[in-house]
Amino acid sequence: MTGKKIFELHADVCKALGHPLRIEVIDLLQEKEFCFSDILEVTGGLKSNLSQHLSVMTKKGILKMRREGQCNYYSLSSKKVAQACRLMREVLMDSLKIHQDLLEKM
Amino acid sequence: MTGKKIFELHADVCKALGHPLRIEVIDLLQEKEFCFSDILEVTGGLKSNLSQHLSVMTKKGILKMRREGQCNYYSLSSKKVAQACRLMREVLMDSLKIHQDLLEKM
DNA sequence: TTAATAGTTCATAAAGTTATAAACTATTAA
DNA sequence: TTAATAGTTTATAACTTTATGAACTATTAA
Repeated sequence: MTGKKIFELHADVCKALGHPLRIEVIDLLQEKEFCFSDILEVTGGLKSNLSQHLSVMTKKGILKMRREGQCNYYSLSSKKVAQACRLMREVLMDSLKIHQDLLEKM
Repeated sequence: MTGKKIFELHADVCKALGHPLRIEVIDLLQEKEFCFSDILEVTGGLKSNLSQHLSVMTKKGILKMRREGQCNYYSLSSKKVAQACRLMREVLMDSLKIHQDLLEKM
């Protein structure tokens, strides 16, 4: 892996976490797989939009998909995704807390 | 935290990981703080560009900054950032491995 | 006080991402 | 064979992000 190429690939995978709908999907898939239409029911919105976001995450190696009959089942590619996502949620919460504490001191 | 707002904030923090230069900076800051000009020396590019990226990460709560004399020192806001970033790197490596194995089978 | 150092901020053009709707494909059911 | 279900793909307009260079600010040194 030469020079900065690794940073590009790494950023590309991280980029797949950077959208509210995609975070919502990762949250939903923490424990078990869901099929497309069940995910759509939870998240709402257009099916074409969800399909595109799922496709991005699958291509980047964040999700796995398996087809069963007419249904496409999506799941996290590994527990690492769930764990990384939880850590970033904690980073957010810590930062909201710090911000709130600053406000209270005024 | 009402409805989908949490997903937006969470995605916003994750988005701060989604750029090659920002990944490179997070990599550099794993063990210790660095000042702006040392980061610039490692990453290369324009100072204005680096400054903007550092500013984004600081605003999103990923980095901390402290000023000492003429120098601005940057560090990770917490070990959680380093850990999340490492996990995502592993997700990348696993996915590259799977891709490579598929190629070899052909 | 003047100049140098160490950055930040601003304006903007180029590139990339997202939401929407329509068209398409694959599988199952009638 | 025809229709229904379950999605995917494609085109595109609106929006967001990024890189660049110039202008600016704050601190230290001469």
